[in-house]
Amino acid sequence: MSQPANPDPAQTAAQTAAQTPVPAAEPAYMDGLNPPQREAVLTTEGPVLMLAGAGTGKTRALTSRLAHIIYTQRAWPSEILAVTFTNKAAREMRERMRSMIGDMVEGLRFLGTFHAIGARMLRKHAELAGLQSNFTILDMDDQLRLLKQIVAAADLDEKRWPAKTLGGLIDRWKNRGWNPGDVSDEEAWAFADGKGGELYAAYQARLKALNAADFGDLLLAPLTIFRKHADVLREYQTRFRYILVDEYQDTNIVQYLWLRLLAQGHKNICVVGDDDQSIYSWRGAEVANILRFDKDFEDARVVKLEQNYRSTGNILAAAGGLIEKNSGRLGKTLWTDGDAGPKVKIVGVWDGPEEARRIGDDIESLQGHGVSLDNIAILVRAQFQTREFEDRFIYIGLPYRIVGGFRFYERAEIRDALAYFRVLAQPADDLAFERIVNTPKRGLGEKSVQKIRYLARAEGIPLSAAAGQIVQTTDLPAGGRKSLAELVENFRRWREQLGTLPHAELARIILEESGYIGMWQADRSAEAQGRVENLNELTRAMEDFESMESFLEHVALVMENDAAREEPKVTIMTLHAAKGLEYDHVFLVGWEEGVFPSQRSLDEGGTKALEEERRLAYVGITRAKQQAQITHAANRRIYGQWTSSIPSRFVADLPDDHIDMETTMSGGASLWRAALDDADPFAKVERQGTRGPGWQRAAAMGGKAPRGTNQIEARAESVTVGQRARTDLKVGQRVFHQKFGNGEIMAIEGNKLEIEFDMAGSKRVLDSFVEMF
DNA sequence: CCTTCGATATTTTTT
DNA sequence: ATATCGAAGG
Repeated sequence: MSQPANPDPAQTAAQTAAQTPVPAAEPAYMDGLNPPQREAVLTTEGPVLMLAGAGTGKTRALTSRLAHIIYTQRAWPSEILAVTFTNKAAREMRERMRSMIGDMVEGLRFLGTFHAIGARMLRKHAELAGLQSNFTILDMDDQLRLLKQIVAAADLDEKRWPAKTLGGLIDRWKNRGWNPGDVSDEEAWAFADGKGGELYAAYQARLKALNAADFGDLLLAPLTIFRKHADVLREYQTRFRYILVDEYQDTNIVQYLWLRLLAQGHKNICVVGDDDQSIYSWRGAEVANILRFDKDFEDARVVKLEQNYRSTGNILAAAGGLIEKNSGRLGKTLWTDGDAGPKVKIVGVWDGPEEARRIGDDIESLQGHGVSLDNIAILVRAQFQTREFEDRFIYIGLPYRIVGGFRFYERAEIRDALAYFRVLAQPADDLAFERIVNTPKRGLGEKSVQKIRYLARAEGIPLSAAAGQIVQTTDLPAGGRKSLAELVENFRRWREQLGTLPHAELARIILEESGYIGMWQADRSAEAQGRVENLNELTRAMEDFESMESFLEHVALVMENDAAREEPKVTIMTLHAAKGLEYDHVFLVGWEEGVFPSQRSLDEGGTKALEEERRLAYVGITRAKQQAQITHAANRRIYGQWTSSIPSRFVADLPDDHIDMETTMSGGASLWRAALDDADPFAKVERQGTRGPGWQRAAAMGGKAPRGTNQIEARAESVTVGQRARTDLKVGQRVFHQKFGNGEIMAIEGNKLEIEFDMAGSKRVLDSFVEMF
């Protein structure tokens, strides 16, 4: 790590630039910044709140600011604390920095997620938290298993007091910065008649015994250390000359307290965020943190980034009109000097399948105009909505990718494999041991494990050690004893090989010799082959790491897979997952009361929840660069129940001048609208507020009057797709299905088939989804 | 000990 | 509708 050879010219240039614009003399990192962005870059001293709207070049300003601090020698890279929420954001920032400051990025040792940085601090001062520095980081799965044991040990009925609930509470307490002693009696009563606090304490004790920390601890433990050990706090306060926080609106209380302590040193804290994009309150984020930043930090400078470089004028105006309906905003208005572009299109359709059909057609037409599928996204409110599109896209053969759901390292087979490696690297990891002791099946059921556990407890040794002892006895039934002895011997041998073989090689041997990969290879179910591939992928990924330990650390904190993107695909994902991303064409689907805003938020959350939903809508619209289309369906199947619904209030919140309405329902707009009200329902709703009489009447009618007629027409249409006079199919016929493979028709019921698939078992599918040989 | 059946809940998700 | 989870049966 070295400083730039001659940083002085840069410094002079940057400083004069603040008063007199002399672009030619400026360092490269200032190129093309607009006035607020430069202000954000050049105001290095003191607290700064950078209010950065969607698409306003936030990352640009942020990285330039860091470059500026480094080039002007205000701080060494290692004296900068730069925190993000996700690994992805951290990685992106690191890469952008690399392109600006070259190899000096290596010096940015405190650029990372809150958790990664917290983990690092905790490893350094582990003894102050009662841990050893090589502690294990538990994920939710391990955490839950542990909590189940705690709940059981307290003699509680798991049914009445689910471990999951306790986990949620403990998380919440940790997010608020509470150690077990800080939980008020009142709060403790939230679980098991006041036992909440004790159980939290018991859980923490157990974690210490296991030399483990959960995610919450990675933040709370460092905070606790700072509070108790002034010298440690001082060390970090002195070290961090500049602090930078991304997505500040998403910070929770611990993160806030942690930052506030660290910032007391040099007081150079710059937080970046957008109150209008705060969508994570349900996991502890406090919008209040950003709203009162200027009160928390005296003389804070507020810089607003409002010039948008992403979207067209109509998109921005629509989004702006919508978010204006929220109260308590810091207030920002995005603008662009680019084109107005097409208006935001609102499309009303009859039902969910039609929505999918319609959007499939739209996408194919875009494709026909040369638009790459990579530039198209469908944004849903909830995961279940993806299914409709998946079905349709399989049918028409449109490539798609669904973001979210299970990530690579969360898959069962990967977690099992990792558990083997964890037992190897950390013999004291009881949770990992329990996970694999009977996977694959070794005839070691709950009773046998209980015996091992008992011995371990009595001797004060880890389970893996207890297993080694118990096989010397006759405590276990012969079969179980034999296979456990074999497992123990295997681990002994693997541990020996750990020093001699490359770790990825050893990993393959383990999966082979333990019989784990064989278990999946023998499995005839549809997904087994994918699991085997995932396991191979896992061992391949290990090759990129120096050791088994460093690989496991990576996995604990970075639970992502870098999915290879081969051919262009339409992206389907939730609105939450879309935050921070952008696409040329965005389809916002399911804008109906009860779907979006979600029923839950309508039922229990009050205004606050509704406003968060509205922010979510705002995030959705602002993802679009060129075109946004919103759809709402009159009927939708939810939890297997057909439900009729009315358009989302957010549709009514959009400013008329920037939207185009269309409805594809047979009978034209009139029927649908007549069902809602005599006049334009949206106009009325807007005038009367969200719950005026007109709205209620509409809601009560739920499209009843014309429903009969429409339904017939709709069915007529949907049958055209499904029916296609498939007289070609009969029971016993062999067919092929895109998703489930080959199978045999067992029964035919109208256009529905019952098929016994060779790999996927028995399924009911529409006849239109299968092909004959 | 392992498999099968019925009851149950079902926003959003990172680390 | 469906997936998941815990309890009863082989």
